[in-house]
Amino acid sequence: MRVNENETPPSLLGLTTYLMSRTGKSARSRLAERLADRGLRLRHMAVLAALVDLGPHVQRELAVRLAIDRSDIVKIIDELGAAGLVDRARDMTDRRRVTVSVSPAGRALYDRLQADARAVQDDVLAPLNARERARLTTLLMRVHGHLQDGAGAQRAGR
Amino acid sequence: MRVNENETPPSLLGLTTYLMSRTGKSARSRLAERLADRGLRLRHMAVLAALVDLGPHVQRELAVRLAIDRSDIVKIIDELGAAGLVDRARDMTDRRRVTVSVSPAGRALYDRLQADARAVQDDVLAPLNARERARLTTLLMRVHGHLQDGAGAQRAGR
DNA sequence: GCATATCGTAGGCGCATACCCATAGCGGGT
DNA sequence: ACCCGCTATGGGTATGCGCCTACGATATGC
Repeated sequence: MRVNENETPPSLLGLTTYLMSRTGKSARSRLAERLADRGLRLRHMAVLAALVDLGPHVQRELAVRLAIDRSDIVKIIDELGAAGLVDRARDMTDRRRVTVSVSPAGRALYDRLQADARAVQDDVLAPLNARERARLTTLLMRVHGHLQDGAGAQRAGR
Repeated sequence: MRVNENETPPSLLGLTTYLMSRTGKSARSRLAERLADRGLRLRHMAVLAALVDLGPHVQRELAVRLAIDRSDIVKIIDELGAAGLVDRARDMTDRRRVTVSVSPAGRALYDRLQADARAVQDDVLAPLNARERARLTTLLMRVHGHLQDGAGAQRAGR
């Protein structure tokens, strides 16, 4: 027998942030794979989520909300538009602005994306029961809320 | 007043995996910034961690343990070697192999890197008290352990 | 002794993410 | 009427990461 060649260095495992990073990355890449099957990336899903949850946005608003560069938003909307998932409409009161909204197709697809996300979640959180998942969620919500605001030292994370 | 333009779409916040991903990413990039100040990347730290915690490795072992391609390991060791943080030595019993070990300088630096990591952690986990942090760690450890093994559906995450 | 497998090395590719700058169109204030 | 600022857009760059191929040196199995 041999020492497990797979085990992670203990001093990393001792860092909660390392665990967050590692498990989070795993969850993200699993979902990303599923989205890729549909020709989408995570950012596309984020944009759809914002539009479905919070209604139509001007592109600049999307950029702020999702912490994505304006010029990158353009490309994402281009792609979503080409797939018929969102509609662009010039704002009549301020013709510089473009209002983006989900199309019915986009809304329907987002339902399926959420199902994908929940499937991944069930997979990742398999070892935890409902109570434990709830506790984990609560703790992470607090951390997330904290990071959302001023958030300590640097800007980081974006 | 206006609706907070910053708030994250609720249907994403409802996903625990999203929270893990988001907070983990934030933690990771914060640490990455600090490492960048020292001219290092996360992978360098991971390699140092493995060497400090678990002793000298043959390069292939590092690749397996850290789930990094062996051709990428080469470059990382090159860089760590150039900085005098690790030593390469040809294995006498199998001259194909190269054994890598931390130098005293590398060991000393790793201490400082760990301090960096803990500083980031304190920053990120600021809203949680010691008990809560412990609970979070425990839950994430279970998830991490689960992902480490067979881990559900796909390979993903790496 | 020869074929096959393993190890380190070198080089390159593709992708997602993150930025940055310049331009053209439009609104608002003066 | 004019200037300034904001909007979307288009283009470009850099980085980190993951992955893949080819090759020479060496070990190992037959």
